[in-house]
Amino acid sequence: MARSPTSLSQVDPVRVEALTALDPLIVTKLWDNPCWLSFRLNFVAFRFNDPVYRWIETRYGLVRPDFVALYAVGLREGVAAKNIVASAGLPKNTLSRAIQKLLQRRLLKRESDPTDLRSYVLHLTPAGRQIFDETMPLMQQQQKAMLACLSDDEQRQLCALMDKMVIASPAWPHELEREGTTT
Amino acid sequence: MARSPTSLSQVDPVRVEALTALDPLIVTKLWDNPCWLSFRLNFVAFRFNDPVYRWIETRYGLVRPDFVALYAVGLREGVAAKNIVASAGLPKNTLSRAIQKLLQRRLLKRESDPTDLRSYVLHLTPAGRQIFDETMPLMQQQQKAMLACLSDDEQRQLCALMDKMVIASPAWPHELEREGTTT
DNA sequence: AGCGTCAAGTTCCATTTGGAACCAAACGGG
DNA sequence: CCCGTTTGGTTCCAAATGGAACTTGACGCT
Repeated sequence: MARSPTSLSQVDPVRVEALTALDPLIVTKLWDNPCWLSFRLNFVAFRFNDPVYRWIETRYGLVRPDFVALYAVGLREGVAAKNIVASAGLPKNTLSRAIQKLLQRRLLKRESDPTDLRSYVLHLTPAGRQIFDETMPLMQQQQKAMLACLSDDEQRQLCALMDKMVIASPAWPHELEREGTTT
Repeated sequence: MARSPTSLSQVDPVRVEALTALDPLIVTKLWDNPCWLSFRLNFVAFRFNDPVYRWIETRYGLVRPDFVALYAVGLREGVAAKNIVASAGLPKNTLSRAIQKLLQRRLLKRESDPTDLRSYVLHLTPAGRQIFDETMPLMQQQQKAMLACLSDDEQRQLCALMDKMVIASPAWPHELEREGTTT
């Protein structure tokens, strides 16, 4: 994995067109950057997240943490706030507020978990389910648009590679440079 | 691209171990989710960003937008704020503040662009360059750790697939559902 | 049972964020 | 060459954010 992992020497016309459509700094970040992985990940993720969350916000008045919570419950009824926190990378007070808001707006209901009285079991109300159901196809549509540049086979490859990474993820360092006070 | 694109039927021991190491909701989000792409992207990206930005903040007192700006200039001397905005997905006032802070801390210097008097050309000072040089290997180390689960060949594949997507990205919709008021 | 530690969720409050208004310079016609 | 529009960057301020403290319940241990 040297500097520019994907050779720039290919003079693919599609390529040069894209390179002029993008800000020169984006081009640098994505192709002339030893850390290609994170920037490509962030870039592609952003191009998904940004339109999706903007749409949800203008459409339902739900801001990102709100929707994260709603979506999580939609995907898996009966989760608790702690699960959403663990899965979302958001601080727990932010999620707490998001859940309050969803409760107030009757998109979510909750009852205390009999096995742990500190905790609550969350469910979507019909109204919440409706938002979930309306949003899902749009997200899928965006995903499809983004994957359209790949063949079915390539899509499967990408899926499998990401899969491998996620599986390996528990072993990745959570802290940098805990390696003692080496020189 | 049906529901669970990667079959769960594989009873790979590494797999089940990972599945128990991760919160059940994470497992759902990543494998039992029609929108696998965005969640895997966000997940993997987060596992890179989070330790890196935490380390930078505690080490240098630079918060994410600050470092985004510094890194951008380090990668490409002479950029302007507008380029960083275009490349970062952060609002321009946030970047403006970040740049102010870096100027104050003498990590960045700038001079007005003779070709456009509203704009400034940014450069790293030696102190700024030093931070950049110190951080880069750490980021690369993290990237390497994350890619370690893939063979060299798979790494190249991943790189190539992401490359294709980025190239195609200018064609992706920036807005959802601009498709008229169709039923 | 009684006590120290931990974990789920909430609350507090200082800080950060980001939309919108703003200023000044560029661009684009007529 | 002047005026309406756009663009790079900054400022304002209301709102969101997130660390830390807090409350209440769980879990060990003795």
